[in-house]
Amino acid sequence: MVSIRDVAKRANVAISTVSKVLNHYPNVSEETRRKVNTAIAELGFVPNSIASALSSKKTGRVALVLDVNRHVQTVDEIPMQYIIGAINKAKELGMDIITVFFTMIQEMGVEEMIRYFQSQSIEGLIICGLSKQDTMLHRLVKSGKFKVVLIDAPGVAENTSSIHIDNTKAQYEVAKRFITESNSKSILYIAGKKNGYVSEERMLGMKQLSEELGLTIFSRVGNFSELEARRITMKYAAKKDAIICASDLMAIGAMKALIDMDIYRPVCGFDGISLMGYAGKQMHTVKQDFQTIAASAVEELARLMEGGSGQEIILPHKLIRMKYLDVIS
Amino acid sequence: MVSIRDVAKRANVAISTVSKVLNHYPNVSEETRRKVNTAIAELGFVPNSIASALSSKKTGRVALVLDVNRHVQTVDEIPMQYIIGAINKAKELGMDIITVFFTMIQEMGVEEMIRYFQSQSIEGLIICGLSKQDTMLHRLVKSGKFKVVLIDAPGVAENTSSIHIDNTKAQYEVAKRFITESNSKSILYIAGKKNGYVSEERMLGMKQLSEELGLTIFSRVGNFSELEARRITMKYAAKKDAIICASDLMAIGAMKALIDMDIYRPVCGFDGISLMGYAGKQMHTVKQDFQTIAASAVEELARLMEGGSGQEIILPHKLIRMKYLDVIS
DNA sequence: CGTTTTCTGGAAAACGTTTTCTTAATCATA
DNA sequence: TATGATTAAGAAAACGTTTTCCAGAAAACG
Repeated sequence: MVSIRDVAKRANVAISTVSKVLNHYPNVSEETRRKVNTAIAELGFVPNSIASALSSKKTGRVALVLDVNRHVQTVDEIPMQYIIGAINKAKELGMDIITVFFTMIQEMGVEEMIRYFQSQSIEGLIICGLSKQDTMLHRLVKSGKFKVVLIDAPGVAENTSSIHIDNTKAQYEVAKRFITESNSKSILYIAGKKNGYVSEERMLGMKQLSEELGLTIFSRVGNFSELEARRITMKYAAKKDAIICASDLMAIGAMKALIDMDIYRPVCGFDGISLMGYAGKQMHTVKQDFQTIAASAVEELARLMEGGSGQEIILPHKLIRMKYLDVIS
Repeated sequence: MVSIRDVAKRANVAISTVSKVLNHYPNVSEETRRKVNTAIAELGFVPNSIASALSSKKTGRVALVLDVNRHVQTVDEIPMQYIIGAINKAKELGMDIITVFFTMIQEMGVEEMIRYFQSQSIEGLIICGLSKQDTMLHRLVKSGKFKVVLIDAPGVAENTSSIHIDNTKAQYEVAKRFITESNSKSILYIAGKKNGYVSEERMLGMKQLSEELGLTIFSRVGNFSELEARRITMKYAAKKDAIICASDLMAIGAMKALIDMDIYRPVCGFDGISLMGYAGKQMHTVKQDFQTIAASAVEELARLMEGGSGQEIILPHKLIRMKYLDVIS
């Protein structure tokens, strides 16, 4: 393997000079810079990131922690969108993304988690969909051992930022538009998780709307489960005008149930996953750009790692109607 | 950061002794081992993988190269399944998976690719869905600079193994069962890519079956595109009894088209992705276990990296009928 | 009892960078 | 012209491991 040493020899300069050229230090003369660069080209030198990381104590390694259910709901495309967004941005910034699943760390105590990430030389974490019940992960974040960006969970500190859309507003807006257009009077709302951060925010949006419109909204917790949404729909939909769900996946479960029950009710979703295009002619939903969200998370983490301090970032959403043909073309 | 040095001091042994304990070397007495281990525990020492990698020249880093655009549609769950399978196995074996997308390297020449992977200190590659046209990647594999496992592409060499199911047999079997059950006489076969490895194998399965059954099979290339399958279906399905597709995604495109045309034809797919459960009451398809495939690829790569030589691995498939309720529960 | 073998554990040289000092040389200033 | 300021480049000490080689002690052997 050709090293910085060989380059130095060939260019007739010191090792440190080569390093300075490599890292774009200012005080290197144009001539030396040229000499070094031609030597690099001639030798086909590639800097060794491992050695660089050891010496500089900066690995640029970031863990993307995902809540992936290995067996249930494999059609959920959101994690993949996060991965794509994060990896592309990381490449741009010269960072490395190590993907980690909740299942891999859920049995660990805080100490073990810290050891795990430290042994991987990880400097920062992007945690997606942290819920209130994840005590250990919360403590890990609070430990201050890592810089953290939370997607879809609150929490701002010296070492922690938070990124999400305005869930309350989005739920309010999409529901308002949906109710107005479908002219519905009685609504079944299939909420997310009890005690879930985004679930509560979305629920709040529904509350605000119900007060504004003077509607009472009948709601049940669907736990973001397609199957549970199906059950709830089977049980309650007949007596309601329309169904609003806190996620597209639940909306699809509801839609499928309605088809099986052979009754029609308009359904409104949340997220804008492409599977929603398969559910009905055109489905009202909130479109979140998960790739952009993840990319912003990586950028924000880079900022934290350079000494910036935590902040809350609210990204925009869109109200859309999803159609099959739009999705596949 | 507490280092091996601190451990050595605390345990009153030499640095090298601690290292030997860490790496389970044989010639360390039970007593010293204990001393070192308690020191490690007391200090909360975590070995630094970067330093270890630099010194031992083994990084354990593997790139998982994915064609996320193989199917343009974002509902394609296959890459995610590969990621899950690979990462879980990698954790088990103490390796690191770096996910890389075709899009990130498709413009590069061979030299640049080599530099890219080398600069990331990557020792091995798992390439999914390499096609014949990917000249640069083929050359990269042939360069011998990395150990490689190819998923769904042939190629065995000193540094290369290949993993896939028996596509010919699988296509033959599922089509035979489907044709027999549906008692179809005239078949529309929507094939994969022209010159695609698995596409050709599956096509061969269809040829064998058509000879055996004395059926002529009308086939068109769908390029694994849902939209293209839709077009082909719209154009030809009316005159045929049944449709067989070289992928589930195309089967879904066909199914959707049939619904829009308001005619019924049985459809048969290939892959066993869960989206297939959404397409019809129960869909014939070949189930590939992508997680297991990826896990085997990681294992195989580990074997190659330890000096084993390349081989071809054929994994089993299953014939199934996919149902919505099975998928979501 | 002397000699050879086996077993433990330590010393020290890598591994390929970054970074902090120094030093020498050039430049501007009065 | 002497003085200080600025600039460019080199020397060398880290960073935290692994690994090779060596020494001493204990065990085995004749």
